[in-house]
Amino acid sequence: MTTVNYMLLSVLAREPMSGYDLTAQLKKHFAFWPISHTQIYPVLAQLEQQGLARYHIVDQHGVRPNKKVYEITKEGREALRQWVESPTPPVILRDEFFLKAYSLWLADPGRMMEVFREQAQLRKQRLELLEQALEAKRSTDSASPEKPALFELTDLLFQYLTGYEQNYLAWCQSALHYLEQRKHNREEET
Amino acid sequence: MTTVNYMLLSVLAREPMSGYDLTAQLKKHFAFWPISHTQIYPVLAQLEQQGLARYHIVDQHGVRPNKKVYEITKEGREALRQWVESPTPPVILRDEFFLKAYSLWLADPGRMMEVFREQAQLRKQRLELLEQALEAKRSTDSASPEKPALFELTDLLFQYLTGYEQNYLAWCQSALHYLEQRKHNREEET
DNA sequence: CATGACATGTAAGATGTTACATGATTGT
DNA sequence: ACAATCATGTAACATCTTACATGTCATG
Repeated sequence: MTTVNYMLLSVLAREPMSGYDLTAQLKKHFAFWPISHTQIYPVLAQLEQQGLARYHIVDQHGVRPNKKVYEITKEGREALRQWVESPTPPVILRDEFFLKAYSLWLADPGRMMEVFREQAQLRKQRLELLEQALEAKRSTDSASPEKPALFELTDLLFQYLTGYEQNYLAWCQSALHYLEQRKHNREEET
Repeated sequence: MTTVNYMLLSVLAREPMSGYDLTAQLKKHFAFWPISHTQIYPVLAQLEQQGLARYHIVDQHGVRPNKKVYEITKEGREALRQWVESPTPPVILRDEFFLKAYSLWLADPGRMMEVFREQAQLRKQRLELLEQALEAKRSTDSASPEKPALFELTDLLFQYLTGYEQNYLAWCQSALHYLEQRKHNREEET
């Protein structure tokens, strides 16, 4: 059982659906953990084999292609609960930009600063996207007032992601500030 | 050329060394991006084949096993510089704990809070480790006063990592706060 | 006498990505 | 006519992890 297996179970635990629907749902709810649809089908077969999910074929009478609608089993729900409660190994954040920072001394100072400015720009864009997404969510929520308790942690996720981007942005700006100072110092030396 | 390839070049650009030494250096400088030593040897062979690095064998006369000391070539340095200056795709932070948060409703409220408390504890530990590492670095720096400009971004990396952990911790605490409130509300209802 | 540092690899397996394959319907 | 949506998959390739393999020297 890999993380991807549990990811599918997480969605199926809320609502039965087909592999195709899962692709869309995962894209929506787990955008931070993208997977391709080609991964989904083998994983579904695995879940079925392990008795954690089952499917029935929905004949759409040729109007649409037939689909296999998967639902979680009691065993699947139990496996998911156990996973959720189990200790989580710390995330490894493989950040390519960090790696680059280590070798940035190879670039000339002007380009170096440009690189940081680009990265800062990227972070600002992401912050805007998050704000928009939060806005959109708020308006949907107020449109349908009654919500089950299941979804209430999403606001907190927004908080986290926003904090993450802000921290990244601050880091880029500190770096820029530092580089600018160094530039001034060097100019004075000559 | 994968990111791992550039990671090795990044280290070789500063100092020639063997695969074994690289293992240690990567562990030290790129702890946030762990790779195993079994990956290193094939990658070194690749770099050599592409003319980005070359090696010579250092015979240690049976005292120690002979080693292949790799050094970066002019082409390697150029490839590295180009990579460093190239735009970086946004990081994908595959955080398993987020995934779990989505299905935490399956657990009973008490266990749910415990899970968050554990995670908060983990973050506190990491913050302590960071502080210790920063302390250690500061004392080494003051011991050898002259440092080339190459290394000066590491302080900023510490700043980033600390911010990251603090943000994570804050998120856990918000979640706990929220869960506690909900608990009180439910107790009043009954 | 056992463990850890030094030193370099191969092989098998798991996982993830990209390309390919098929085919109907609906909207522009 | 062309692209997009619906719907499910296979195959090849790249990458990563874990286990295996070998051998010396220094230290406790």
